[in-house]
Amino acid sequence: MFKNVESPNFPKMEEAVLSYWNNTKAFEKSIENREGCEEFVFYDGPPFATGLPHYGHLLTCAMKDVVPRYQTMRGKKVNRSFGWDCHGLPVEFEMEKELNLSGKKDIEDYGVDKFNESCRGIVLRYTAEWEQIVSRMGRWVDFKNGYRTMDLDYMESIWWVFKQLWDQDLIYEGYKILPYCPRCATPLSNFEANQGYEDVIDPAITVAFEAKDMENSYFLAWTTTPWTLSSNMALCVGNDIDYVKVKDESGKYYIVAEARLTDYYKDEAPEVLERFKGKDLVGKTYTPLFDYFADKASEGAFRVISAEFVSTDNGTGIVHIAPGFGEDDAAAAAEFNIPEVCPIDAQCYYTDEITNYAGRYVKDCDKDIIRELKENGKLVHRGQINHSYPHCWRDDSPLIYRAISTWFVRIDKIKDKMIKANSQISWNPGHLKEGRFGKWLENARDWAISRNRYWGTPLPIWRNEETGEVVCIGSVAELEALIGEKVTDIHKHLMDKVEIPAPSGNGVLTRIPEVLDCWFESGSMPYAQQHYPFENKEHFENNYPADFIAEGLDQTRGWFYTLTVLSAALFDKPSFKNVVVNGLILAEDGQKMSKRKKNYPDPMHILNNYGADAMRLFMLGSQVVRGEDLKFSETGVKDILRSVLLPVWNSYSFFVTYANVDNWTPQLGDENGPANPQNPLDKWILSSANEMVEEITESMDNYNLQKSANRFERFVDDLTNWYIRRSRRRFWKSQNDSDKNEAYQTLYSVLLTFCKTAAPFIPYITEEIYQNLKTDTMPESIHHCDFPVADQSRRDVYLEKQMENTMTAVTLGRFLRSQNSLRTRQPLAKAVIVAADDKVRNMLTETSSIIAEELNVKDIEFSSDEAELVVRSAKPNFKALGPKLGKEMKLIVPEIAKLTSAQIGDVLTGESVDITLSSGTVVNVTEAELDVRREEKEGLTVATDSGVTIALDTVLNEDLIVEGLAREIVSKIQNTRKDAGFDVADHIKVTYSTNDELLNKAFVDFNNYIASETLADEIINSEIISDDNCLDINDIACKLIVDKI
RNA sequence: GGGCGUAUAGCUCAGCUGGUUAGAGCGCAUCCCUGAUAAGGAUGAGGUCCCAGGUUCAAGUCCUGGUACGCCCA
Repeated sequence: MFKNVESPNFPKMEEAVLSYWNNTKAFEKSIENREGCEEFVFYDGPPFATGLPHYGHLLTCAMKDVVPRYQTMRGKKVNRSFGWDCHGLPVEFEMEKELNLSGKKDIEDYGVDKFNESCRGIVLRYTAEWEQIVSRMGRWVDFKNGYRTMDLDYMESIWWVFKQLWDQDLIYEGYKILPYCPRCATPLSNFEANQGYEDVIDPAITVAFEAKDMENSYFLAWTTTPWTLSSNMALCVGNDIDYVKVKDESGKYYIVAEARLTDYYKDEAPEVLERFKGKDLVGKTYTPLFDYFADKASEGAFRVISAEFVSTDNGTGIVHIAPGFGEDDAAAAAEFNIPEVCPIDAQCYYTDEITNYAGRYVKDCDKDIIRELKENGKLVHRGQINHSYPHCWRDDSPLIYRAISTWFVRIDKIKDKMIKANSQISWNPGHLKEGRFGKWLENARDWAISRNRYWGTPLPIWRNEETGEVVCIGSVAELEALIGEKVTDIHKHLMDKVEIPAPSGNGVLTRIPEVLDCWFESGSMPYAQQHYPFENKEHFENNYPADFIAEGLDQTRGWFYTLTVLSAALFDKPSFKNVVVNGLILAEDGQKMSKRKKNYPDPMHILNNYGADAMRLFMLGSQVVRGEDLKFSETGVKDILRSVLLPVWNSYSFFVTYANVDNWTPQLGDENGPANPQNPLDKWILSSANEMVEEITESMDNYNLQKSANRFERFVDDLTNWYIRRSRRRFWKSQNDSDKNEAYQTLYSVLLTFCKTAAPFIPYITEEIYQNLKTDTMPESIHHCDFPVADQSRRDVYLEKQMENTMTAVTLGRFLRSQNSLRTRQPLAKAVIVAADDKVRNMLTETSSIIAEELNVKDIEFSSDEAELVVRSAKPNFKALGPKLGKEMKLIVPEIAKLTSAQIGDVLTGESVDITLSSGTVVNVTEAELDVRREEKEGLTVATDSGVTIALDTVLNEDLIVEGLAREIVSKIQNTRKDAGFDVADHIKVTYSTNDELLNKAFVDFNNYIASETLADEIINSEIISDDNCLDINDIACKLIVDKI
């Protein structure tokens, strides 16, 4: 006996399955069972746990789960541990908020050791919630042996990675213009800066620089950062831009790009006194605005230079160059040997060099500087600009571009290796390989890996500032050996206190202050999670790179990139072979999900109402797993429930209900279905199941998750709307014959096959069904089963085509019924099926009983002669004729259209026809080269489609009408039974009364039929029924009572 | 400004290597069915496959150039 199936409550069922897994250690066993098998290597990108998971995380849960589950069922051993990204600014920022600190100075006053220890304490704050939600999503992943980037082993491997790069001379210290957050007092990566673009209003001023060798002449330059004027070192023009000298009302001569003139002189254009090409201006000198760095003139400052980036889109066409504060500026200045100054401190306050603004935050000085310029007559125009400007994504401070001392990884030296590594990666979607990621690699610049912060892995560099002696430490043991002490933690606050005696014997080395960018840490994950090379050396080397990773599109410049850089540098290999990249999950309105706008449902609401299976299948079947955006909608999840999960559950429930009634239990081998099924339906659904397995295997092997996830619906449709509906009576009938047994075997088998195939996608419902259907000899969990192997011997292409034609015939017949308002319960005398093609006609002859029953007709006649019912016309089969005819293809179209219905009939019987084209060519055309269309002749009850034509005899006689009534009676009794809540097996007594002769005849003539259909032991005609029990049967009044016996 | 992607029914999306009636689900309308089914089914209406060129016998599909939107970079 199977456990009785109740009406489903998916979320509740899932919770139960989840605890079953926990109690039986199902996940652990799924790995242990594959001990010794080939490994399938998966790397999990670590999230920050500073907040709770959102839809994006749930999506990756599904993606990161479905592939390992599939591979496990395919016989691989798939270890997977969860990782936590513990270091970095996000954590520090949380801690600052919590400790009410603001900026580096506060942290240092508070104490870096205390601060770091506090960080250590909060990183794992939400891990319990994460674990709960990730598990609830059905993801199997090892949390216990997960890695944490702050663990000593992990950090030691990072040091090892760093040392490898160091030894290859890939690490250098340099100055770069970087976006810098004054509050965090740290440079940001460019992609961090890009997360915080906001529209802001800034001053936009035009300033006059007095030219030295031209009398009373001034270069006009425009800037939106007046505070950088103090550090102006040059002016920059475009070589090919036209500049003019004009006389201003003030009496001064201004030099400005001609194209910008109208912006400054809106009313009337001043007279042009002189013209220059930009290149003619290069080399001219000018007087600095301020005196702070006047001595730099001797080093080449205060000259006009030129650069490509100068445009005439805004400003004056002359760009103020402050090499310490702009990337373009620095590059142009370097080219012309212009010196660089950067007179601000860590908090972006002016240093003493800027005498009258020293100690003030630079941006706060804009107004005063503008006022000073105005007083000195150097301010030409003062305006404002509303533009997009980067802000710190953490604290919203406007970023300042400035020269920063930073440690870099030299990318140019390893770029070829990176590109080569990428060529070995299979991307999904494929365009990323040569597209976004490939382009990013080609244009990659040196990677800034240091942060002037606290909570991170310290750069393992010790140095003597005076002698310049440097050592790079690659392991804890190395450090211990040098200092002669045990080391148990290598975080910054401890390492900063460690002094290393100089190997040269000349003084001591102290650590440089920076910590590593957390992207360097996550990029080291393949090595560090296994504490390579200090442990697991052989295992790692035998199982590198990973077979599979899955993350979001944003990781193109994040994890995908850092993994590739380090792997290329260390091993000259990619670090993963296959990657599936997901897009963004948006709210239903197409906007970003926003807590404030509440434009999306709480993920827990979805899980608690529809369950994780529905959510998983919805997301996995969407384009989001192909790197495109998904508008998340609750309706979409509900649709999955309706189109896949409920029908599957109902099929399962149907099976169990009847199997229990018949005491049918599976025998060994029944999971494979009947060896030689007699009923074509059984053969057909087994064939269909194998087709599904074959297609899903192929698409999963190609990492096409979307196609795989969407394939189930078609099978479920075959199963429910054709197989089960058609087979219902086979299960229901009273005799236990071999047909019934084969039906049970078949349904049992396809349910199991479906569950195994779908288990990686919808792990809960498939487990629940499996647990009830499995025999004692089968594995404990469905996830310990082997993935079904498509069995070609079970495929029957003829049968698939036959069922398709049968369905077409049925559909056409139903269409005719509805056209003629003939309800299906009304039997008809006959249908005529016409198919010119012998093969099609024979197919349909074999399934005529199905068609007769579906259409409720007494008889089906077959004919090959379409001529009476349809008019045929033909078009060329372009695919067949195109290659043969080439350019003459066009000529045959009108000729084929001229073929008569009769001529086409001849071709269909196997003859060929010669067609003469207007060019004179004669073409011999066969059936395969024609595309025959059929249209019903006017006024007939006929429908046609794909070579099958059907006509219904719609004439009703009394016998047919009475039988129709009998069917109505059965239907009404069944409904009454159901409404009364009787069990399927309850026997009943029917009492009726009617004044209608035909209806009464139906009760009498079809007494046995009605009785057996409804399990009625008695059908009694009696007058004593109250009017409350009056029913309407085909517009005939009838009193009816149904009692349980 | 550059790169990448997307554009197909009212909405959400399929459409493999080019082949002539472009599909599905939802929604809408009409109807049917109901002892597996918080249902199910059928039929219908609804499309210049973003635009313009080109290649080809043949373009939703390939090429070029636009437009709109998204993401990334500057």
